[in-house]
Amino acid sequence: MPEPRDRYHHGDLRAALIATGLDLTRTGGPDALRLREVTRLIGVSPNAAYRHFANHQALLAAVAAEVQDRMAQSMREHTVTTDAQELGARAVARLRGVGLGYVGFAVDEPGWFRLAFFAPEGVDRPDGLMPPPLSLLHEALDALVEASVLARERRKGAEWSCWSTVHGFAELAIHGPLRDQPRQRVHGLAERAIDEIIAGILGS
Amino acid sequence: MPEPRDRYHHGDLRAALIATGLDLTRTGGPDALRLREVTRLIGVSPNAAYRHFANHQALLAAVAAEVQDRMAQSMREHTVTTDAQELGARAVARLRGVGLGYVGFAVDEPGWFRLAFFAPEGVDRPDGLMPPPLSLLHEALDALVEASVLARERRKGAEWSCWSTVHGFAELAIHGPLRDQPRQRVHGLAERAIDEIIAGILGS
DNA sequence: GTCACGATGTTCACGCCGTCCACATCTAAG
DNA sequence: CTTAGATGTGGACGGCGTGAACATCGTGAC
Repeated sequence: MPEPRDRYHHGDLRAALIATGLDLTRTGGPDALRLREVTRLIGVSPNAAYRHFANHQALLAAVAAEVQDRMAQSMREHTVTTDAQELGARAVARLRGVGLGYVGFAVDEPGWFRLAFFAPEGVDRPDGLMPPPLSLLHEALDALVEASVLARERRKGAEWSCWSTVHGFAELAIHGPLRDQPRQRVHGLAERAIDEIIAGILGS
Repeated sequence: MPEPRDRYHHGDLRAALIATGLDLTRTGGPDALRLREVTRLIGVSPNAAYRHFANHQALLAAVAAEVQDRMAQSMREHTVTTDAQELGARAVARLRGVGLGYVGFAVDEPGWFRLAFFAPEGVDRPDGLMPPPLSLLHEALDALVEASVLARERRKGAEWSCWSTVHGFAELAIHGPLRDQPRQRVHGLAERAIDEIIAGILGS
């Protein structure tokens, strides 16, 4: 993808650094983002990166933010359109979809997911915003309240239970014992975990 | 703790490496375990470590296994003795205790926890056994079946839902947005997440 | 008791990494 | 045309993991 250039100035090195960072981390995760290798692939000296990012960590954060955006986009695209007519059922399906999308992205793009949510020192976005995938979760929960499926007084804090479950599952599916289980089985277990936590937050 | 030695041979370098590794990772997590620094603290040359571990990763794994053992021990000690008489209630309280112990260790010893369960390339123990904290979870779930609280056909696979929730919560509490929330609030949210997933696996 | 050998620790060296500093080159505003 | 700011280069430093050759120790065979 990145081709060596001829001119002294690159033109848009900042974008090139992020793009190459995406390439490298996709297969190798956060550890694969090395300043020297990124600049080497672009055909620029290592120190050129310092004109655009304060240090290695800052570049990592920028690439991570980009991955979070892509992840949210992927989750939106994978949102299944339910044929259910009832408002409540649709809201539940939506939350379910968000969870499955989260785990799905983690399983399909483990390198990127590790970068986005397991990078050392937290998931601090340069822009200070909430990670977009988390926004989708919030919206789905709000819709659940709107549909009167989730009691309003149980709404607050519900995001932590949901996020914990899908995030933890993603970890198990990537690093943990589920690492090299067949895709089908992992998907089934994900569905089950998600359905169970939803049942839990809705109350019995 | 580690004091420079006078003799040419250390005596028990292997144990010293693990002990110093525990010291370093306690505050700094997996990244703080550097071969050169460990050996420097012990007062031995960097390459001496290679007589006892194949490489840096192997030492990391050995320290991680030790941490997992300590974590299970801590979880056992924090098991609250319920005053509930009924068998079912006791079994539920036991599962709850396992979950709270898991999260509690993660919050109290984030460096060690990250080493034990977030180290790159999985949680592969040198001995090939299941991580001890996970054994406790299995036992608690079995007891739940024994007490007829959890239907036998719902037992299989239930560990993934439970583990996902507590593990994901631990991540959020260490790296994520709950990172610098007051201890009290984190504990409350942990209790809630655990209660909800338990309600979920038991079914409504 | 001596001697040889395996286990353990040292020394030197290599190539990688992130990062600092001084300098070169380009571009745009006056 | 000039000049200042933005952008990229070159060289250097210290830290890292690790390989190869060498040094030192304890121990069992004779």
